[in-house]
Amino acid sequence: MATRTPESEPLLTPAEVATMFRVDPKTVTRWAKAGKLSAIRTLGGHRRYRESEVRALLAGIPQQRTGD
Amino acid sequence: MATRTPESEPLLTPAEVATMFRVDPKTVTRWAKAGKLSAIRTLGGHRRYRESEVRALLAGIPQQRTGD
DNA sequence: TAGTAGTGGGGTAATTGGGGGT
DNA sequence: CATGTCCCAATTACCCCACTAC
Repeated sequence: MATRTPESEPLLTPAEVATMFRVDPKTVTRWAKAGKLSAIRTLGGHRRYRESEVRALLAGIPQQRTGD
Repeated sequence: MATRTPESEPLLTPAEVATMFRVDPKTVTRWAKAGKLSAIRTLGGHRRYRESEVRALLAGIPQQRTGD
């Protein structure tokens, strides 16, 4: 709790996703560029990722490559 | 900084597991291929291994042999 | 408003995957 | 059958600096 708690659509930061996949945050950014991850861009240009999609990817469930 | 803790299992890189077992990373890969180790694939195709499972194997705890 | 941490972008070295041979 | 080493191609990790997020 602290910081923010989006009730509608839980989004993860690049560092969050990177920790879950045991990779570098830059690698997660690369996945978004490659269209392997659906990325939501902030007004400043930073990316946010859907927790549901990340979890599905971790579970090995292939999804639609909506792209960046 | 968000004190966020996504419920994800700690993962190890092939090099990590190889060092723990004193074997070549290629050998760890073969273990994963043989189904002796649960491997989680990154979006790039690289494998990540569950730390809990690796530690269990190192402790000499036999895995569930499905069949046989 | 200021300050700290995180992120984006580009570029380069190290690791990993796959097949084949010992 | 299991492990270590060779090849090459792809992916990932760490370096810089400038900007965003909180």
